[in-house]
Amino acid sequence: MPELPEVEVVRRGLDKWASGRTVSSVQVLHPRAIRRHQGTAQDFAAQLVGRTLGPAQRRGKYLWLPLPGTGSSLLGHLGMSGQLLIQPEEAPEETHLRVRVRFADTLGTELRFVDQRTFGGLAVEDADPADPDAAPVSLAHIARDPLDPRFDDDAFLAALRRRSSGVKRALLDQSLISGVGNIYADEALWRARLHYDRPADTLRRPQAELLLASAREVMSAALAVGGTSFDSLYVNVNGESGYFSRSLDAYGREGEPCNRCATPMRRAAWMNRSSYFCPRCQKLPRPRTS
DNA sequence: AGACTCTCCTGCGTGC
DNA sequence: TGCACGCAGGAGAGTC
Repeated sequence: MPELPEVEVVRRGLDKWASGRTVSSVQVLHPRAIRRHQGTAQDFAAQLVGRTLGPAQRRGKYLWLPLPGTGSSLLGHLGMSGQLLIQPEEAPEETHLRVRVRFADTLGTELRFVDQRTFGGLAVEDADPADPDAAPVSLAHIARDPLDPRFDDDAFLAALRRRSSGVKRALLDQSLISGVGNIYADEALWRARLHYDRPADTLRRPQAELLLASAREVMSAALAVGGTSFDSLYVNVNGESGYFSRSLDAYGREGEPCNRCATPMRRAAWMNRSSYFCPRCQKLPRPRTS
């Protein structure tokens, strides 16, 4: 389940192994892999062939590579199970290989988009002409992520504290803050000792600050660990066996002792998924009755 | 606008 | 052993 740290590792891999190379051919093996693209698979391929990939960019969980001279960018999202791999051209096809991109050079490697559950996808999109990084237009509503130097702490904290919904729902709202998914949301909430369903507009400013700092810490720590393993030819993205999984304090720890107070952790059904929390450290304050 | 739900998808683990 | 089902969950679409 790639979230911001995993996607950043992929971005670095793409920047190292794909940027600067010129596309020679594109093969779309599954139409759903390009469903965001406004056009056919043939059109997707035609917009890439002959183009040179620019430096890899990221916002939240989205990745893109500008296509210099075209006003457009190659956009990617890994969804739940997507991988972007650099593989030798002769390597056997992965079971869920969806898109193959070959290059007009002699490196002998190609870019592959592999995605079991097809929640992810690629597209060529117009870039925002005002954005120096050529961000695709459809990312206009995606907020900056907390590791972005241009993330506005004050604006985020104020917006968060205006939301009436639960604080976890707000954390997962990519228009408020991007890059946070179910795993790191639970981790940040555990660190900040906040219940996932705590109405965001009941947070005091220091609590909101602690939550943001916690999200930054946990994602930075995960990135630091994940960043060590992409030295190979592979653009590493294996969300399932994430390198950080041994360090999780909340996610997936139902029944195990809280790493702070030893109370058994709980799992609650929440929004068609799960929330893991410590029932002692992360209490829901009694709602005020009016 | 904000809050909220539904839907997309496949493989794996579980229970009968 | 086989089959049905729950679960994993990002995010766009749609409703109110």
